[in-house]
Amino acid sequence: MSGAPIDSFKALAHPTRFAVLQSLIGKERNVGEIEEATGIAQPGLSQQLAVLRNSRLVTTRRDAKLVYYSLNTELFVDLAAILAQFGPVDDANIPPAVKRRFTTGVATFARMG
Amino acid sequence: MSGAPIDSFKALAHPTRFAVLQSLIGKERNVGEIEEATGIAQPGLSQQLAVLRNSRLVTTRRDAKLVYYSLNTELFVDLAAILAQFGPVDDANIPPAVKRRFTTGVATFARMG
DNA sequence: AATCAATTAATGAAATTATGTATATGTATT
DNA sequence: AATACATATACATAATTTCATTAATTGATT
Repeated sequence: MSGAPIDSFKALAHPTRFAVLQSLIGKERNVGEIEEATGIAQPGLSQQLAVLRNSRLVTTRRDAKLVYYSLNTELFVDLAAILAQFGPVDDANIPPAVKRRFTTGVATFARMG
Repeated sequence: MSGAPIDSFKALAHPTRFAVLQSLIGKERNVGEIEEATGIAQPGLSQQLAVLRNSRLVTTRRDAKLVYYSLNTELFVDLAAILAQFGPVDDANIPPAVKRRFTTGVATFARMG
């Protein structure tokens, strides 16, 4: 057993996958573009993309032959909310979107032992 | 090579280490207390604590025979700031403390390709 | 010196990851 | 329907990491 958010953290805590995610900030890219941006050979890249897909850090969209990847920005907000729980209690540090998540219960799991 | 924040993410993306971190939210604990809270045998726990120390997610303080662990809350703010970069561009999602980090440059590395 | 809390070292088994090659799938083109 | 292209999956194997134990070590206290 491992827990969904732990899997997400594990998925992003990886040099090449992190580089892939960085290449997707602000723009979607197809696999070929990611391959070019990161220099990882196709089958290996496809594996790493599968890890990112399974952890739901990215979403895909197909346009004809090409598959476009983009960040699941919602999930990143959730993950940031979880990490914020380990930060200072100082209310100024709790972001609006994160605060929303607290009351919505998304990050609640991390408060339970 | 791996990068400091990636190492931090990797360190926390681990079921027992994450449990240790959770047990430290809001209060410091000595090793014996953590051992009791998590049920991990002592030498193994000490190893996991070493990982957390090396990634600077926790700090320690010695009081006589006991070593007390607490969260490095500052670092968690930084990590949250890094993840926020992968979130929606919507300004409402960017927390004050995180915004401060942006202008301070702490999270800048993640913007570079 | 004896004891206690914690860390480090050392070991071997088990699991994960990386890499390369080959194959399969889905779509488009002819 | 055959071919080509982009991407995904399957496999095999080598390399690395992780895990759990046991043992030894350090630092502080009595």
